[in-house]
Amino acid sequence: MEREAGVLQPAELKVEFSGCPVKASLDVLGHKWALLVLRNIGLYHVQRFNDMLRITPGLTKRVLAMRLRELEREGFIQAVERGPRYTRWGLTEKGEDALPILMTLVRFGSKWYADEVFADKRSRTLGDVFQISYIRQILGRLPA
Amino acid sequence: MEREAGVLQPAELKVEFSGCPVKASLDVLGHKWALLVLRNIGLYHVQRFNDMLRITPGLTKRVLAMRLRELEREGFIQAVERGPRYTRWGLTEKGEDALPILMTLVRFGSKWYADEVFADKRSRTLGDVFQISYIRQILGRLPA
DNA sequence: GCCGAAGGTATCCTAAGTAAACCATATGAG
DNA sequence: CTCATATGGTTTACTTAGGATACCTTCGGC
Repeated sequence: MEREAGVLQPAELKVEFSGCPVKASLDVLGHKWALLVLRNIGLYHVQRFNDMLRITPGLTKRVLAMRLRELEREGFIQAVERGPRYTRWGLTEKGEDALPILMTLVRFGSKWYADEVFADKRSRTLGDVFQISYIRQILGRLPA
Repeated sequence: MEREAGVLQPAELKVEFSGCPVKASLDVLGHKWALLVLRNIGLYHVQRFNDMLRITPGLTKRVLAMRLRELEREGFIQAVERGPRYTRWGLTEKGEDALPILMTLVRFGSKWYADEVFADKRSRTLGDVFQISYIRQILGRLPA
């Protein structure tokens, strides 16, 4: 009989979980469009409401407004500039720490969904996609 | 004015996207419970239907059945053993390639949601959580 | 003053996910 | 052999998250 998730302890695990860090992370980032909004800000440097709408096919104003408020409330993003004309969003430290998740998603998608990602439909490695210095900057020196 | 997502090209990007690899990856993995089912199989080595239900609070039979079929159809998992009593699920090569995503989620959750992940509520690094050899085995030598 | 763009809300509708009951097959205990 | 229990589901009904669309206010340019 299996044990509870919080008490699971495969051989590779050095600690005992009382909850699951994957589940915890997904409580916020698992909502639809959340990771793509983070991608817009952190990876594409698109900081404004209507610009995000424009570059994110399928995303609606209503949901974007919800995700921005949620990500702000949960400490992933903050207003870099809040004017009457527009607000520019940037990542907090917590948001920056979520970039490695996006990196692994880029890596996965570039390998397995090359047909919809690249015009020539050829798989690519992370090193093919980003400058090495940038990859190091984001992924840092794992496992830290 | 911003360009389309597929034509975006920040300084760090070496290639031009025609679609977004993050978006593509999330088409399957973005569905609720999908990453947690993958976690059950790939990280926790829990391979059977009712075992997954037991260790995954909130997940229902109906959704689990849907996610298993979807993950199988999309090539993330396969039946390791399909008997009359039960089926044991394992990762395909594609599923294994998704483990780095789970790793970064573990890393993120262990740092930012330590209060719900660890009994002592103290943040931990990936190196605190997994054996180094295991981290290397999964994350490999990035950026490849 | 008029127009368009930015950044939203309000209203309604659909699809995804949740809850709970039901069910067939297969042991396992007696 | 028979009964109880577990496994791995499906069915039906319900709730909620998200999609579509219309509307609205503020600002700046002309």
